[in-house]
Amino acid sequence: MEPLYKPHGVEERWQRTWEEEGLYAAGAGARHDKTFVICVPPPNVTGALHMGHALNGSIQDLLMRWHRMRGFDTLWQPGYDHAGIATQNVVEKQLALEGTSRKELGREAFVERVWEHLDATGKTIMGQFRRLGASMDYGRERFTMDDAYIEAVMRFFVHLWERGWLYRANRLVNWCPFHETAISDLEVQHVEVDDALTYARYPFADGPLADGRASLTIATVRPATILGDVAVAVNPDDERYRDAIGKEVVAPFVERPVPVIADARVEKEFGSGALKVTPGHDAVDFGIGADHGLPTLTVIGPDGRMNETAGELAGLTQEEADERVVAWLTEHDQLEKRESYRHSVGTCERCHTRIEPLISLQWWCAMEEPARPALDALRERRVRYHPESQHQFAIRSFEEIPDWNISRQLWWGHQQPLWYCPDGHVTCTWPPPEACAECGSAELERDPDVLDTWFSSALWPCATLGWPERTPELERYYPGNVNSTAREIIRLWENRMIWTGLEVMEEVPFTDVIIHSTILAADGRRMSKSLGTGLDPLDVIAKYGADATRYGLLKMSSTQDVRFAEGAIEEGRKLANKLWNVSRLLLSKRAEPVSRPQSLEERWILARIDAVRAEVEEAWAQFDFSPSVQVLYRLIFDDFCDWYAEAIKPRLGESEVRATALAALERLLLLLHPVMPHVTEEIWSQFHVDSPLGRLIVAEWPEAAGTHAADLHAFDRVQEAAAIFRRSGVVVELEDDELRIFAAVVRPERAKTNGNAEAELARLRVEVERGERMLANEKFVANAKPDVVEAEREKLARYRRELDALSG
RNA sequence: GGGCGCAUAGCUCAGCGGGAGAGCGCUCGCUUCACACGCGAGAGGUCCCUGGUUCAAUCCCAGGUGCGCCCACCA
Repeated sequence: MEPLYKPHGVEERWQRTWEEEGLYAAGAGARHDKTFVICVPPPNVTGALHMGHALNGSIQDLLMRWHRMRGFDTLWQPGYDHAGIATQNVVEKQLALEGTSRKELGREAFVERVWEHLDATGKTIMGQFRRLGASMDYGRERFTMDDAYIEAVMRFFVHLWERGWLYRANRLVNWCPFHETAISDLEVQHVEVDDALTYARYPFADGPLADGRASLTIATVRPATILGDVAVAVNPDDERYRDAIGKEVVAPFVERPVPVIADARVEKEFGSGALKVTPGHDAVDFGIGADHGLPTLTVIGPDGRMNETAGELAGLTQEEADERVVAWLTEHDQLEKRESYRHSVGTCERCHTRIEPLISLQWWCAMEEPARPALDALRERRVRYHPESQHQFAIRSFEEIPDWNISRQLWWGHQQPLWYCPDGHVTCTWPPPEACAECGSAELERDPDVLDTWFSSALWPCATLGWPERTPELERYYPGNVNSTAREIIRLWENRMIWTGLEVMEEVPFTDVIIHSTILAADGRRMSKSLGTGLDPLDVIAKYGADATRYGLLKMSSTQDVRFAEGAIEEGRKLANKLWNVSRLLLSKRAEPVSRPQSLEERWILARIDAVRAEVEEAWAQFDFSPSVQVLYRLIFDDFCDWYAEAIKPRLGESEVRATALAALERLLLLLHPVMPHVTEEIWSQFHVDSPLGRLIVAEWPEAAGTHAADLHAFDRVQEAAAIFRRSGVVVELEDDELRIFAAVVRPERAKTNGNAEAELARLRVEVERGERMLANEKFVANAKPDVVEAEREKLARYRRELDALSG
């Protein structure tokens, strides 16, 4: 047989088998009544697997398999998010390529078109999760646009209405001119851009000031918005402009006189220290305008172009309008200067169009009251974020929570259950009303807006289990246990699930939230398709196998941000190959029966595996994965293969030796299975061939083998002796059993015997000296932990023994 | 501007009060019959800087410096 483990074919075969045998299904192999539920972050319905999904899938699958093997009734339910703006964006781009647009199609045809698109190309990511080996219950797939799910969204909206938390208000919102919708602050992406900062002179309306100054200079990056100016503001403490406050200046181009006002929000140091106030198109200015009772002029329309208020500039793009205004300034000698200026501007995270702050009528959900029970839950740690720093962040996010703009002027999504009668009364009921709740008018028109995508996502843990119906699934699997996700959606999703869960179920949806690391590209930049820094996990799986990919990703899961290291994946591939090869060794020999008690190396490896199992399970219980996979690597490579397997190799023909070796291997496979399910199952199946119950995925973890710590110490001594021998050619005193292992592994006939005994002597002398110095230190003996002191004594004694043996 | 985090071997990262570690890369020696995608031996580190706490600091504290990410209304 080829001495190289090839994951391809093997992995796909097991993935099919597990699923066909029903082993991914909820409750498969459950041996007791406790449940373990992971609430999956539903990927976008149009999405493809990226590195974050692969890492998160590896983490969740490790937890699922671990609990399933421990007899829990597990549920890991997959599904998709309709991803309102993202999906609409994809389809609109496609329409643009075809030379048409959603407006030409009309709403109904457009939504139909979205469904067609999803039927053709959507919902592909679950196939990719399968390839990773993720043991989700694929038969229970849910979608936020399923009829039952829509029902849940509508009922929840009405619930919020009845609670009195929903209201409509005209506010400045982030407007995406491409999608022509409001988006939330959280959907705005700030990017650095190079712009020009234009310094324009605004002449005083009543002639020069007493000191002779005829104008006041402002700085702006958007000259076109001068058309919407209603004032010029200066800082009240700014000496330069004290005399100007209360006077009027004339806004250029429109030649409109506007007052000079004082406001502390103006930065003295920026630009000229004077700010043109344009409440219709800037959030700061909106605040200033409101506080000073100024009017609001809107000169830019929902499409991002200048509107009719802009007079002769109406219909122009902002860039064109900027040019016209700058030309006017030049012509009238009111352009002081233009300088290059780098700053950050908001863009739509989906289409990267520059965000336009616009006044707009939107629906909002008041957040202070709904957030309160969730805040308590976090403070009382009924939900815990891991790591702790993210828990603190989640708490702060609830403490200062702005109201939530829930309406979107999109077509793809959940249309709000709001109806207006001709008299302007609002009716909010579900199922849809027959007549206006206030005046009884039957002439009702439904609000055209849809809900923010995250509105439906917030209901994911209970809606996927059937809420608002009290289904058996909801009774059994709510509340769940774990949710795992990326840092950036703590506010968008995690926190919202917590308050909605408390609101409709009166219980938190899960107890632990894992915030996993962000995997950066190898050069430290963010992984992103548009930057060309993305790396497709499916390519990695194709090259190294799913097991190796999972291993590598788990190894990279420790810090907040980690650069992708192919070496970690390679390490996983090596581990799979090593395990596969050592199993070939153990399974290849024919055994003759020889009855005898367990030898030292046998007791040692069983004790080692038990010790590592305790360590690894402890780490997993705390959602700490990276160190555990390295511990497993060391156990398999160093302990099992390099020491144990080498030590027993000469006696593998004895059936007792082989039986113990297979028992030890079996324990290794169990322990490694949650990390590398395929290769472990492949090996396992070679000696558990029968029923589905023989499958490792649902196998039972055995009790500890019950060997002693003394065996660990005895073996340590063999390893140290071997190290000394390899350096110096000298064997220090060993018992019979120990000497046999030493001979089997080190094979003196082949080892170098011209080593450097002098160097070894020198090293030991330094160690002995150090130990003597520490133990002579009274403060150390008095203050250090007793076991630390004891360990020092033991080390000193051992070094003295070795020194004697070598020099004697 | 605010928050979080990082700085340890050439690279990617563990360790986090008492002897500096792993993988990859590098050097040397090994066809040893599970694995040469292997085995063994080795080279390579003021554990970012400066102070402080301590009998003892890579580890704890303070302040620098340099990075990364998230959040935020300097036009």
